[in-house]
Amino acid sequence: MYTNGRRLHYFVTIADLGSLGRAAQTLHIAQPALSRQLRLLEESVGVPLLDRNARGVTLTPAGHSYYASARRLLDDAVLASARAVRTARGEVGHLGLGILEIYAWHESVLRALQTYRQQSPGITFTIEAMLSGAVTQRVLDGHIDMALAYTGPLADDGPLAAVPWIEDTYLLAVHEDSGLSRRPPRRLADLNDEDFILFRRDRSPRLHDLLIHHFHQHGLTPRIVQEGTTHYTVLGLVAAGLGCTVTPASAKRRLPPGVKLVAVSDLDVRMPINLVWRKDNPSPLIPRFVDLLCGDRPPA
Amino acid sequence: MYTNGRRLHYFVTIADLGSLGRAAQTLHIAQPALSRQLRLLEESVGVPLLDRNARGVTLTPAGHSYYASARRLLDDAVLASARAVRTARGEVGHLGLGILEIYAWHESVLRALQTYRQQSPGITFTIEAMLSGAVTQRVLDGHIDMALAYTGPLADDGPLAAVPWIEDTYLLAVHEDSGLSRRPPRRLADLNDEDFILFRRDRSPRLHDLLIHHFHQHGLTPRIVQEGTTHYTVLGLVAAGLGCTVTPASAKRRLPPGVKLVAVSDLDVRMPINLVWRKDNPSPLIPRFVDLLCGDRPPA
DNA sequence: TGGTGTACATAGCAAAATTGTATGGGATGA
DNA sequence: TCATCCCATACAATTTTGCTATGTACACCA
Repeated sequence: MYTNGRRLHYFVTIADLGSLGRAAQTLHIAQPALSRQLRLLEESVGVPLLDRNARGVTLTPAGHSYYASARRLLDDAVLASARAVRTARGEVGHLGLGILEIYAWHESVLRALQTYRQQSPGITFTIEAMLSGAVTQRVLDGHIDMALAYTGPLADDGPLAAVPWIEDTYLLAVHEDSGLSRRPPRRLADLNDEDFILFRRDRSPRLHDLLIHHFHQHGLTPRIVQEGTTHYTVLGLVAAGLGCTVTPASAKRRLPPGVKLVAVSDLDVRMPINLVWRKDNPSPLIPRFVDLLCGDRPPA
Repeated sequence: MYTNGRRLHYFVTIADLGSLGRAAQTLHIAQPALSRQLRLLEESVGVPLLDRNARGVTLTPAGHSYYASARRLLDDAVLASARAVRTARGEVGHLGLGILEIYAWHESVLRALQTYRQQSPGITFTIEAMLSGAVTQRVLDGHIDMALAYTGPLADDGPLAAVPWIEDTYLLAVHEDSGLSRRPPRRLADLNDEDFILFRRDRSPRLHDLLIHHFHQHGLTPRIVQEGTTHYTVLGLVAAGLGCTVTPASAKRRLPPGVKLVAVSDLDVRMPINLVWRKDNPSPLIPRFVDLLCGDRPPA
């Protein structure tokens, strides 16, 4: 029923030596045992693999075919174990990384990935860029191993672990040709009459609510005239002159042409970005990535 | 020590179902047996493959790696048997064919190969073109399965079997601009003063001796001024105007420019070309190829 | 032609590996 | 705290594998 590695090894040895007797010597077992094992193998395969003649045995055509397969199976079985061991040691493996779209090209991330690859060339990465709402969910699902995201406060006994990465501040993004560019607003309340653009709430409800709450506290009820699905589409709408938005300061690395960032005194939203993962994810790659990206800060 | 197919199947089932208990049910064995087999597998691999928690088991990173390998190993093991069976049936396989260089493009050969491939797309061929001396040796060695070659008379109890294929006649090959082309020789004896080219004796001693013997019998002692290693290099020398040679009539399909063939009355060497193979070669592909190439003529 | 040696197959028993039953221990949830 | 679920352990039962002795077929040789 099942292919036994021992039998394959017996068969390969017999075929190599062309003789049951010599193979038995080499394998340190008695010749009749080999004879039986060979018969069992042939029965499980379904066709004779060796021709028995007076001077020994020779491979049948089917035997030649099976011999090639057997050698490969034996090699592959050894490789499978070796690969598993190396995976356990963290020398090879895969790390699925979710990341807020805005940080996908952040130099700190890029440096960490680069260093990781230098230290362990066997590691492969998948980077998924998305907005905060989805990213945490995919870590919980187990679709990705780690994420850089705004998670809000985490329960200590929850399934997720996190360490702080950076704390991003928010700036106002305006078009260079707009009135806001010529007469920069001093406070958020000055923006009440401006056309406002924001990402859709369903993409990252937590962040959306946090921003809106902050605006209200400082006397701003933004007139949202347009919504984008991502930071970049939102900034694209700003570049098109359709209004202004707030955006993480990290976005300054990739601003569309015509858009500039303006600091507003009471826009002091601080968004802590965490590196999060499931506590029960046993991948040995995770602590190393944490170290690389966040140094040796204490876990949050 | 050896990877057992049964254990791999157990492991894959456990991983698929995420539980030893459910896997035991599916596999129709008791749960403790599975527990033990799993432990043995992990010991042979060298690292834990599954994390045991209260609700079942989950794959470790090493387990993920090994799971992928295990699935492939199981599939490959099944394929190995299937391939061996199909090889035994002659549905797939390999046929190594040695052929006299001059017949490598012979339409009869090409048609046979084409038909074979249509009937059995799984068959692969290796065609080796060489001169007669080497070709028989390689059949005896077992390096190739069959050959089209001049073998001379075969002993009935020898290791080789043969059926006649074609009987080639020999013609004189001369350069168009030579004196021989303008005044064609009537008999071999007319060639005593001509520059002669022949292949090297070590490449096909039998054929070489047969030709020389025939020449002597008809009063020709060829003045061999040049030797080539193959029919084609010899014909190349003729095309270069260095002399004349004799060549199988089959060569007319591929003559170099400037060379033409001339019949000489007493050059009536008949060279029977046989399809030969080792009698003890059990490949089921051989009789089919014999039928295709030689029809149902009786074996010689 | 019959002996002799070599090589694989078979038989019967012993050893080892695998499985089943009964039971234990730790985590989970009412 | 108790019931429940799930995997681990212990030991007996069964199956598989291996060893020794012997049989059979074939080639080689006198």
